[in-house]
Amino acid sequence: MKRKPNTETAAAAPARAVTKEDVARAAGVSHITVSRVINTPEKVSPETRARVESFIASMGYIPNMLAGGLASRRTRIVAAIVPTISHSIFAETVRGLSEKLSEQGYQLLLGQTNYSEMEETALVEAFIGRRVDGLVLTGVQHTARTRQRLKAAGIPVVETWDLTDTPIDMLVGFDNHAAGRAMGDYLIGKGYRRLAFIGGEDPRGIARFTGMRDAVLAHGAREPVHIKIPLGSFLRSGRDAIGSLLRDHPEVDAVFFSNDVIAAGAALECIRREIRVPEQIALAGFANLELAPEVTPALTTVQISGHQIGLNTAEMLLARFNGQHVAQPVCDLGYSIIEREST
Amino acid sequence: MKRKPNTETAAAAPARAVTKEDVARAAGVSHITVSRVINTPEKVSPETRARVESFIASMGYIPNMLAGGLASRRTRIVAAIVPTISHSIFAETVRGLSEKLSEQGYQLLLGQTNYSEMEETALVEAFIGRRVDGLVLTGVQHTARTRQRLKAAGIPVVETWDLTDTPIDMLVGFDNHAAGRAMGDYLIGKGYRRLAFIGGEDPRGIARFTGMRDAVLAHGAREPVHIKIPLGSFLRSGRDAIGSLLRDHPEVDAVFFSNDVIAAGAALECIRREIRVPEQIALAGFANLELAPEVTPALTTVQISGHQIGLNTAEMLLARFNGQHVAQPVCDLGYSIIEREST
DNA sequence: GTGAAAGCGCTAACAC
DNA sequence: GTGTTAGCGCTTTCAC
Repeated sequence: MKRKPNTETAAAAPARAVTKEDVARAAGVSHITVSRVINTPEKVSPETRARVESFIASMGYIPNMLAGGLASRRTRIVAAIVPTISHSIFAETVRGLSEKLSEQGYQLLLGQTNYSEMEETALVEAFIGRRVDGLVLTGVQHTARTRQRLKAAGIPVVETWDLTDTPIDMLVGFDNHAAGRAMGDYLIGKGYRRLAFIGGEDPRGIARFTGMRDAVLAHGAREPVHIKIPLGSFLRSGRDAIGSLLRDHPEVDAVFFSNDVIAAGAALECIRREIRVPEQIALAGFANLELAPEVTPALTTVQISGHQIGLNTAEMLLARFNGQHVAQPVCDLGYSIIEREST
Repeated sequence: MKRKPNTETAAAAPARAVTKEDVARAAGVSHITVSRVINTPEKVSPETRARVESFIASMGYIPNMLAGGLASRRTRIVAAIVPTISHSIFAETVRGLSEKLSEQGYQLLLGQTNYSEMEETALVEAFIGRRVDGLVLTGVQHTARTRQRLKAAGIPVVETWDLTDTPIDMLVGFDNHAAGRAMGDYLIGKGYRRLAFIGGEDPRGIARFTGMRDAVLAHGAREPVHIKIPLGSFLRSGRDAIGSLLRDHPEVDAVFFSNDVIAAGAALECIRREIRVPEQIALAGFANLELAPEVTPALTTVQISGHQIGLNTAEMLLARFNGQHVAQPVCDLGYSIIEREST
């Protein structure tokens, strides 16, 4: 076999990475042929392809996608921005996204806002700077600057976890207000009249509350008690909140929580205090997390799927990337009440 | 018609993004000056800087970090590979990583292996192809190919969640075997003699089990029962597993779980069956997750911090990026037994 | 089927 | 302080 002057030496040198040029030289072809072997192997003769492939393997060549992205204007990177990855609902969405995207060689860049719109804007700018092929946002409420940057960048965007009449581009979610209303209707239907809502004040939590309140008021029941807890709350907040509620509003007969984790915290507190659920007080959660059916009593909740949101989002993005027209840019995944023992 | 420069300001043109050149032309300077305004503003005269900055803002210029990364060989991207983002322990690590890294303008690329070493290898190659500045791995067990690729790439690597004498590069974790041993010692010390372990068969779960077994055998107690459950298990698996254990091994007086989630599942099952914990059977978890102190009875567990692992990992990486020498490439975060009601 | 030329948008030297 | 000259490693277009 003949090779041009010492081109090998690629062994374990952190000095310079192996390039297409190196492989091309070793294989005695031009670098464009190496490129074809990797991207469009069917356009290369079998013999050439085999030889090039063997050199790629032996030299440990890994294409520089940075250079590729710069030249092709496609990075094959999608960015996802969530309030926090610690909350299992968002973690599930991210899991679904990452799973689906990686099937097609796309990678996921992750950003956390801590529920701050400013942080979101900063992340959007950073991700646009990295020329991501698509961007996934949580919620539908964003700063004017975010919208403007996204518009200017002209990349596919998917908003998630909510619904709106004015999406930036695409949307995968469900109607939080309607879901809250459905829960309100359900609780009223079960005979509860003195309701309360415990949740954080993010836009979706607020929508769930107002939906529930609208339903309750429509039925002529009294205005629900609204207990606000910090954003990104967990079990502990649920325990504490139900504690204050029981103390300050002993007449309340049913509580709707903005998610299952805080509802579960409340359920655990009720067990500890030997308060009978739902006889003394009914509890209802949101999201149907893994925890919901497992606590005692099992939680009535609103079924939605964070994982499905991730999968659908990925599919819509991939369709766009593949040049397909997305006929339905808004995907309403809906919700349903799951009745269990806690109500 | 010839290709025309396109100097106009970016109103909402998806055609071509604003470049340094565009800004430079508008401001009447060379593009390198724009570059300086962004990267080393102190090297530009205040007047020039102000003028350039105003054009950057008005034109909505966002630097192309792809091009910058190609030229500078620094992408300011770190990749993290975890078994699954759905498990809160890993989510916490990722949260810590992302928080700390973003403070310095670094972004996080996320990959999930589903506990497969092959997937890990594929991800490592993909991330190296994207020329990430650093790579974070979960665990210390990797394919030969992973190690070799990482060696050749010569980038900073941090292995996490475990300890080893032969790290690839840096390490932030704790000794799973010793932690398991400590729990074994503790349970023996409390008078339990017929122990069991319930957990998944990932390397760290296995280490926790063998550690616990070693301790138990050293004390002359009998070989612990070992119940294996699927990787990535949640509450449900804990319930099911404790069910089979109670049926098949009614003599067992204490169970050590490979994490708090499955332990909590078991605790919930015990509540439901009205089995008294710890009188009839003692339960101990691992990781001191948020759930551990909240279930009834509160879980004895091994305290470690996934979030801290993320923070320390990010700090070591950043130190390396900033050219500092990391004196302690191995960071043992330790562990401690937290005694609660369940034992 | 294969190759040459021309960038992609930026930073790293080195000049002025 | 500011500009000039070279690339970074790849894909694209068009030629053969």
